[in-house]
Amino acid sequence: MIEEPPGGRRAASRTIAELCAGEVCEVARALIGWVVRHGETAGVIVETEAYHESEPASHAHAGLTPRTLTLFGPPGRAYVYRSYGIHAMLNAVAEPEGIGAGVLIRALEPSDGIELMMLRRGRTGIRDLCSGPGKLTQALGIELWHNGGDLGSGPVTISPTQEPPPALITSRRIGITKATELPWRFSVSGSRFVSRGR
DNA sequence: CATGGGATTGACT
DNA sequence: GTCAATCCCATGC
Repeated sequence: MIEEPPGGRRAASRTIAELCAGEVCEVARALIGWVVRHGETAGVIVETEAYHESEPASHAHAGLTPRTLTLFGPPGRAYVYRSYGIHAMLNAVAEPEGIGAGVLIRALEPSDGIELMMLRRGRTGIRDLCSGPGKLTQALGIELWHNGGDLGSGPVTISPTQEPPPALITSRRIGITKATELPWRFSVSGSRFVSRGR
């Protein structure tokens, strides 16, 4: 686990499409502090993971298939897939078109529409609303049909904030069995809203 | 066409 | 700590 002070990343001044065109780990780091919104519900990203076609944990490692079509498409779109037959997972497609890469949004600090999120989640604890990739999609009402949508124009959007980038922790990705050694997980140092590790 | 495996969560021991 | 739920899709015959 590596901890680093804030300031190393450029302030929020790019569109989501411009940001996502970059190298996937840089995108994953830069997305911390941006806001995911769907309708009246929104939250600040506090945890991400990078996935790239060059390593076997990525869906894109299998190459261009019906499932990975979005991942190989233009950057700045939503890649949404079903996990364990139950949960929807939200990714931001990264790197130029033709390269399969994406950033998994793993946790949010809830900001707007908290009552609706509690309703959708069936629980009242703020910390339990968006502290996991399956939890946040349920809280924001993000479903499979959002796959391929433009994250700049909605219905699901990711947009920058004025806040300075927070201190980051870099660690290994969670819940995978391949390429577990890569330090491609990024989270806000000290945040109470990150998902629980294994 | 049949099979098997998850980028997880919540309930339970 | 253990474990089941449940469905999309990649793979292989």
